Parts: sequence; C-alpha cells; structure tokens
Amino acid sequence: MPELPEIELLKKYVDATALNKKIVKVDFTSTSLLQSPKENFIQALKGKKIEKIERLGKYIFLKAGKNSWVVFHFGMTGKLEYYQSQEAPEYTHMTLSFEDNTHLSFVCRRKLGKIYLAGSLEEFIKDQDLGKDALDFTWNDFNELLQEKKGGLKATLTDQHSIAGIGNVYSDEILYQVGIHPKSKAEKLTEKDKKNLFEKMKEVLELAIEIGGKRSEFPSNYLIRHRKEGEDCPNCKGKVEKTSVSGRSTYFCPSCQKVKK
DNA sequence: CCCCATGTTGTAGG
DNA sequence: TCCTACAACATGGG
Repeated sequence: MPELPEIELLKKYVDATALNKKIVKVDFTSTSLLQSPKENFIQALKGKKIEKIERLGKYIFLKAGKNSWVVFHFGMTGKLEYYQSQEAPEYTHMTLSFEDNTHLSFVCRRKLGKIYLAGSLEEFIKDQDLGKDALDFTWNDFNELLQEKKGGLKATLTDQHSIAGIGNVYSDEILYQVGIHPKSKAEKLTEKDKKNLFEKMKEVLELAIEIGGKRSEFPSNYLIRHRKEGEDCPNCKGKVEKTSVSGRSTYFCPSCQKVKK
C-alpha cells in the first residue's frame, strides 16, 4: 500500500472514518513493530480523541491530545482498516477501539512497518531526517536539491531524506513520463529535463490520487499499466525492459528513455 | 525449492 | 563526507 498516493488515500480514509473519535481501548496483537514501549502507547492514546490526521511522505500521523502523536509507517504491506465487527483483520498488530464500538487496526502482513510515538511533527521529521513531501516541493527546492546531488537520479527520487513519498513504482513512472533513463545521473540533466521532471513528479502523483490509486484506472500510456518485462511500450514500438537500479527492480523503455551520464 | 514483491537500514568499500 | 552495492528484515504468492 505504500507510496505517497496510496498513503494520501489512506489518510483521507482515516479522516472519513476515525477523525474525532474517542479511543476507549488500545490492543496489541504483537509489539514487534512498536518503536516505544507498549505502555507508552496506551498512556498516550487511551481516553484521547483523534484530533487530526496528517500525512508526510509515506507516514501518517494521528494527533491524540496535546503534543502527542502516533505515527505509522507501512513498509511494503501495511494499512489501516476501520471496521465495526468484533474480529480484527488478519495480520493486525495494533487496534484502537472507539466509543461507538468501531475499531481502527494497523494491519501489516510482512512486518516491515513501524509504529512510533512523537511529541510533534517537527520533532519526528528532525529525528528521522525526513525530506520535504514530494507534493510540497517548489521548483526552486527541486532544482536546488538536484544541483547538490551527485549520484543516480532514481536514488535521489526515492531517497526519503531528500524527497519524501516517492518509491519504486512511481519513480519508474515519473522517469518514463519524462523519457529519462533510470540509470541517469542527476548532475547530467539539463534545466529543461529538471523542469519536466518536476512537473511530471507532481502530475503523476496527483493523478494517482485522483484515480484512487487503482492500477487499472491509470491512462493506458502509463508504464504502471505495462510493468512487466517484454510488454509493449505504450509510446513506441519498443518493449519494456527490467533492470536493477539502486538495488530495486526497475522497468523502463530503452528506446523512449536514454541514459544521461 | 526458486524468485518475486509498493520499504528501510546497517555495513563495507571506493 | 558522499556515493554504491548488498544483505537483512519477514512473509505470502507464482
């Protein structure tokens, strides 16, 4: 569930379901994802109202009382589920129960997610050294960032300390949409490349949010619809290839995307 | 059994 | 210091 668009949709989901509800019970099925002692979570959350929900990058923050936030990171398979029944979903790690007998569970099959406590967003951002959210970047921010980066472009796009929110799938998509090879070096981009990249970064992420993150709803000229080795490139006669960049599986079209190095 | 998967982090080396 | 490669984490699916 994990990149910026999916997390933004999850944020909206929690806004629509759990906002302003009072937490009457906090349960743990496991404590292995907790970044603070279980007791601290109970103390911070029990009896409190969920006052506000925020997202930054791939994190979701729930405000429960003054200077008290619970922060979720979803790893590859995490999500939040709101429900009324008694039974928590499979792979639930933590459940908040509300006065109206509804529940919000943090569900994470592969256990790569994390749950934190924080006094403020600012403090959390500082502790984690998180970059600015991809959707909050201005052209100036983006230009400056790429100016100071020496390494691979995809590594920078997916580095949460530089730009928060972009992951493996959307970085491939953004690079495909601007016709730049994922193995390109940030320092070799022209001003025009960078401008295009900046605009497509926003466009791709915003479109993904608009269509509810459903893969089948993306335009047919999106790589995400053809994210498989040997698929036809939707823009030319080439075939989609798979390679490894920054240690991740990377899909691209070798004739539409040329390396700048 | 093999490899793959929307992520992050620690380590080793250049 | 900054960058890269790679293993590790954990678990289900093909």
